Amino acid sequence: MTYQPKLTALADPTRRAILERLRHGAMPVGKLAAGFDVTRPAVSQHLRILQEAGLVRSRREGTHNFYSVDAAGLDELRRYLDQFWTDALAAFRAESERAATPRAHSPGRSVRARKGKKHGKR
Amino acid sequence: MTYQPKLTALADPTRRAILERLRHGAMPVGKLAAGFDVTRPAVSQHLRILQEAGLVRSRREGTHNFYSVDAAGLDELRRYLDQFWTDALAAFRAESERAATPRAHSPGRSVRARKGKKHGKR
DNA sequence: TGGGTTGGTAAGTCATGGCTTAAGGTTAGT
DNA sequence: ACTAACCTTAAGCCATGACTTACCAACCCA
Repeated sequence: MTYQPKLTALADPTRRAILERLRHGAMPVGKLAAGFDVTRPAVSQHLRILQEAGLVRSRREGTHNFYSVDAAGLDELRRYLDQFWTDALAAFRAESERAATPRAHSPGRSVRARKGKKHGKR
Repeated sequence: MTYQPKLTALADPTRRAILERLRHGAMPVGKLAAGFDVTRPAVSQHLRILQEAGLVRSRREGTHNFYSVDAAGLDELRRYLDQFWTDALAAFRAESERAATPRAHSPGRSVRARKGKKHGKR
């Protein structure tokens, strides 16, 4: 549901690199930006997107702005994939079983191509 | 390492919708496309991207092309997030501890932000 | 062999978003 | 208060990619 911003955030390589750098602890923007080939404003913008996605959090300390990974936000996405994976695996097993059951009908055509579809149109 | 295509694939809402529809079992392209407000060629293109990312697999059966979720590919991503999450959580705990320990070394050394300009153009 | 399905490919259009430079806004030090 | 450091916001440029229509290839069944 709210996975959209998280996934879009993770799709960008620079943002993933940022997360990798924050992976083991908080860091101010300047230090963070020093490791990249993009300018600091660009990093700032990425951090904004990451924060709105709930993947990082920020904490002010003087003029420094420390960013760190938001484990809770990551966990949401983690659970989503977990569940999705579980379902997909179950579906795969079910299908394998059906294919591995030879007695019933020959493997010639296990598919009953139902037609007469009412196209959902656009 | 190879997460880029998977994450880019998941970032698109239509592609996620496709995966959701395949979540509980395989389906031919036509039937799949019938549920969307985009044309079948668009769905075909999305499926190609999903397949190259290792998130779906296809199986031909006559003129029908059945697509299904590739649990193994999903698992890769799942593990990645899992690990990332673990690290981030550990970092968070470590930081909390440090903050909760009033004694010992003071936070004076927080940032040694010494320059570090060198922008690598682009 | 020809017609009717089913699905992928090609070419072109248009919006999205990631980057840059320039400017604004806080905070700390002297 | 002035100055310097740190970071964010604004405005604009340009490549990427998600869609469309049109076309083509493979397969099944009479």
